[in-house]
Amino acid sequence: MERYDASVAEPKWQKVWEDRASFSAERDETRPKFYVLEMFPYPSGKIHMGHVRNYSLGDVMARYKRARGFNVLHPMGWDAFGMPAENAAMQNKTHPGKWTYANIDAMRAQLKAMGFSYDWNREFATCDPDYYAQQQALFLDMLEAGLVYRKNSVVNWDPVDQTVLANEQVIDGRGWRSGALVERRELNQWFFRISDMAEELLAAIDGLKGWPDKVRLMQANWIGRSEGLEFDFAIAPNDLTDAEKLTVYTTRHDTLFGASFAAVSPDHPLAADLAGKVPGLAEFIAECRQMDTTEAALETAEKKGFDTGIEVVHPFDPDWRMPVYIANFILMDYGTGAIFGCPAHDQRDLDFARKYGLSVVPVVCPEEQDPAAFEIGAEAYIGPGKLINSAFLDGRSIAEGKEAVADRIGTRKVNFRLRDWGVSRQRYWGCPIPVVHCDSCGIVPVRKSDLPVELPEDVTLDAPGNPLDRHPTWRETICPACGKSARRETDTMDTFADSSWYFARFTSPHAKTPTDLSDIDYWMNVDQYIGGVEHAILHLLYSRFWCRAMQRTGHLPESAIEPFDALFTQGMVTHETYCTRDSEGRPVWHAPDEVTITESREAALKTTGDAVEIGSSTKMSKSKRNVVDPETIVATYGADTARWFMLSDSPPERDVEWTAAGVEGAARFLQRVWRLAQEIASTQPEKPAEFGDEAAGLRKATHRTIKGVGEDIEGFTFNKAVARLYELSNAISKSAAGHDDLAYARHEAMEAMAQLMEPMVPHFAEEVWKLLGHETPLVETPWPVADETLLTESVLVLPVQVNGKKRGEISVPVEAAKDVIEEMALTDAGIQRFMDGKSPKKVIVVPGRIVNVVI
RNA sequence: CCGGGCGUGGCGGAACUGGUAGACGCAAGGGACUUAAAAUCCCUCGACCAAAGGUCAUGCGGGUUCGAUUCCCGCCGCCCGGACCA
Repeated sequence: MERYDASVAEPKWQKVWEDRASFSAERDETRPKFYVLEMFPYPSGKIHMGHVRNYSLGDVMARYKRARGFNVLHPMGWDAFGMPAENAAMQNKTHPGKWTYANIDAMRAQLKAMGFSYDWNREFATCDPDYYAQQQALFLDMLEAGLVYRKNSVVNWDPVDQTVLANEQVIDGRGWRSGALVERRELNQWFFRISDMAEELLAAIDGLKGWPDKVRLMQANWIGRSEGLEFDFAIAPNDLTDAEKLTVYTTRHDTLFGASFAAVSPDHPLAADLAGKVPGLAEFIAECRQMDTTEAALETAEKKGFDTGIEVVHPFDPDWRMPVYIANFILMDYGTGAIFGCPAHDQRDLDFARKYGLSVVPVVCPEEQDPAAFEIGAEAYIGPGKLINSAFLDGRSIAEGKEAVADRIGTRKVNFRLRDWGVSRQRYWGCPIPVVHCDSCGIVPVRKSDLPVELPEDVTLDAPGNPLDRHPTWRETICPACGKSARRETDTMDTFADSSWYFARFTSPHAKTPTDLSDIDYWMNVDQYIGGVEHAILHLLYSRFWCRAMQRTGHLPESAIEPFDALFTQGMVTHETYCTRDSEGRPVWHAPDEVTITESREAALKTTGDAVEIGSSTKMSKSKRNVVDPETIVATYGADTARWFMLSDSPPERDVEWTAAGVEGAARFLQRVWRLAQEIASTQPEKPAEFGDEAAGLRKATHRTIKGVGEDIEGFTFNKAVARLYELSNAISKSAAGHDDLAYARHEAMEAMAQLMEPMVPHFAEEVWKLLGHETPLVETPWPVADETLLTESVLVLPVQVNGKKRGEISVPVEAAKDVIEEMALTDAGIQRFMDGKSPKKVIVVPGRIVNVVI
């Protein structure tokens, strides 16, 4: 017998599919559509195992749905703008575009070698002028619709990459790419008004039924809605400022009688007003601005305040004055940038009050506590209770107290944690923001007929700052409004913008407008979106915002404001780590192919034979060097083996550990099925009139598998589908070839194997299918249908318990009545042994499940 | 600190709405074939006691139930997300 040779079969079938245009998606109103999309990759140069997993999962869905008769849209493209291209260009003295497109070519070839069923006709890269021209058109429409604006803001400045970072791109106080400590700077920046949509982005989460609860919750927390009260403190007359009031925001207005101070942000106008007049204040504010904003630092950071000397008046007691502090922990961009402090019921306020000797008066007393004896120690009380020491509020609940206060003063207000999305980047390799700055007219949008505003080819990247800014001529242009000379905007857009609408563009990638509404109408929404959970917040939230913006500007219908009907977040690919130690005991990491491991799990370096520590399995990463290159695996075993292993064992949402043994096992299984297939293909049996028990048993197994695999694919439990296919192959192996009825049943089973394996190992399945005598490729063959009559059993084996412990089994006809089953259980000799001659107190018969005898 | 999730053999994991715990795979051990190896095939494989057969077992402790991996309460451990948001 021949071994299955993936290196021959895989390119062959890839060519067949390409020649037959098997995956090109055309609109067809007569068929239901299915749009399956995996998050498109950044063209770093090589695919990695994370891609292999992500795209294998998507391909199972795409191929399965195609076989089920859906008109499947399964596109692929490139998230191609971004800093790595600039960094690589600097290193290699090349152009970011050249580098990017070369990477795309390499990765496209790798994806094609994996046999993924993409419609390559729809491919685009976000750095294609055709794509970003449309993005610029969208930007202009959003600008006109008031969804984009410009403002001065304190930004996170990455000193290494010399660019602005979104809050979300700051991780542990460091730039998400450079790892450099982020500084605060004030710049004039472009913003998307995402916060205007906070309420509806939050409300619509309820409707995202096909999304994991975890992601929905993360989004809700990110948007962070809170209901509170905005009200004014009168500022007591003083010599320092003309300001008459201080507006604060609170969610605990019930504790207003526990207030002991007010505090404002160092960035607050009042702080600026007082800075020159109060000695030492300007220095204090400068100090706050320099403060380390890392999370770790914030956690331990000292609460610092500066007493301004001015006072505010309590709204319910004109004689009650409170000091006003500038405090380092007040954020200018949340609420009003000013608060009142109630130390008894807020830990941060308590710490502050203790430090500056301010009074701590409890105003909420827990039930079953004597109010007279209730005191606050080191911890603020934030639990429920009744209001005390609070004049007209005494005796009320927290909720009643809030109502009573809000009825008398201020305005009820909802605040969100979500801030507007700053999209300006001082970078070259991004989508240029299509406006010009004119001395006479101000900011003027570029005319749509002049799009795209194309990136210049000749740039110098080897200097800090924005290459567009220092380009000798690119900035110079003519004002579209007045015709005088003007300057182009040199900011480019955050690359998250590029990925916020690419899924819509895939429906009509060559249209002369951003979208073609008739294509959108047919193809949107994405029925199944698949990607890593690391994009659970930003990319998905931005996409949801962008779709709403596109709807308001006429580029999407109302029905498409939620782009992804279903979302699946897959786990990571992990691998063991290997390290030796340097002279100081620090780990030195080694790649898997540099290490040999004995059967007793002892590892050594191939080169020197030095002992190697085997570490825990973590996400494949360059830093730990625990990466396995898909290209090596494909060259050694073939794409199908890699795909099969990815889908076996681990549920898709969990991490999967890549192991050499596991890959071997996957390869072995394919060879086993191939041997069976060759054995079976040697005969072409007719369907017999009758089947013996063994043949009938095998047929039942086949049809149960057909049903089960379909359910498992629909439910994204591909590991279970794989297990069922192992079971079926075992059943085929065990069945002896011989009589005609068995030969037929085996043939039928093997055909089902090929069909059911096709979404996972398509080349292999095609080869088996052909071997079995089929001329039409599997990819054009409908999904098999389970014969319902073969799914039902006439006799069931029911477990019988005595007092909840399994003591035996009985075989009963499926249609047996409860009392018959009970009778059979009680008269079963094995069961009677456990009944000690007693008569049962109770017998529970669950039809089709179990019998429990209680004695 | 806040929010969420998870905890099952040596390992990855099954177990439908509360109904036979450990499917399937990996690893391991034994055997067959072979001059030998590879490949392949067969058997064993949670722990303990044992002759049949039983006892214990799903992180720990309780509870509900005829019956709990599954539901409830309290611990312990791990993972993820968020975090000066008033």
